[in-house]
Amino acid sequence: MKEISKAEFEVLSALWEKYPASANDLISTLNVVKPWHDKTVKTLLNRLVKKEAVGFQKEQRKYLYFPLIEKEAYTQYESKSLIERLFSGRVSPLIAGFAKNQELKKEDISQLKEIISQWEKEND
Amino acid sequence: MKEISKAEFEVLSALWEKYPASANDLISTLNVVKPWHDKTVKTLLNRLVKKEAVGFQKEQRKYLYFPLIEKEAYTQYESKSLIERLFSGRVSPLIAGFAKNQELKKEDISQLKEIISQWEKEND
DNA sequence: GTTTATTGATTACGCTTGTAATCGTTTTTG
DNA sequence: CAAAAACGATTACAAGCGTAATCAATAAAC
Repeated sequence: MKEISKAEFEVLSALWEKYPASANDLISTLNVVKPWHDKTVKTLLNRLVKKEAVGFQKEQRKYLYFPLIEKEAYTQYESKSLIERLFSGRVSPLIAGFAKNQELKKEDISQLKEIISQWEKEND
Repeated sequence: MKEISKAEFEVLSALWEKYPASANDLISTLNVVKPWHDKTVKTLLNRLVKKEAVGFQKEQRKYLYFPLIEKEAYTQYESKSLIERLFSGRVSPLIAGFAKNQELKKEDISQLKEIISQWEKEND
């Protein structure tokens, strides 16, 4: 999987939210959060296509774009590589850092508990 | 905090491991894992200095380098921004992804439990 | 039907990054 | 001391990135 840049990632994210989508759909969607010129969005789309992260289908003269890589696969890949680089592959130091900075909400805690008990159910 | 590139990060990591360190110290240390030319390492050091991520002290003609940003601050910053981008700021989806891919070892689980019980001690 | 607007493709351009080579100076070595 | 080696500083250079503008072809509007 080729590297996706940050700007490209924004476009890809918008696509994950709703696809297929025309360039204009994406431009409007993104415009809510990103003050990007439409030409910019199109450039990013092209780059994503070149990287085979996004595909399209000709609909007359317009294109309808859709993601070629799944959100889950990508986020998993990215988070794994960050945890590899920063924490030698272990997740707990990351969580510990969040805890230390009071970034854990009780909702996070209950979800973590859920994940743990699920894990224990499967791995005993 | 200015952006640190991946290659720069390697150098900074080596510095965190042991500082102060001369350019040559770093070159040897890094050489174990990275097949970098010594000129490359020096360039990276210069860039880190320019970004104010690394400082140095003249020791006669040689420089002794030391980190100006702390490992913990940096890793915290990086992981927070990744979790912001990928998971809207919540940590549990990340952990859930790891769980799903069988990337959680029992050691991770016990450490997570520890973090949780610590959190609960402090936040009730 | 000719002008105008739209749309994707191509080109642009300054900045960063990876990966060094060269320059100028000082220290070492023979 | 003269030549070579070692340092940091400066320069290099192609690829990637952010951010568009221009081009060419087609569709819409008058």
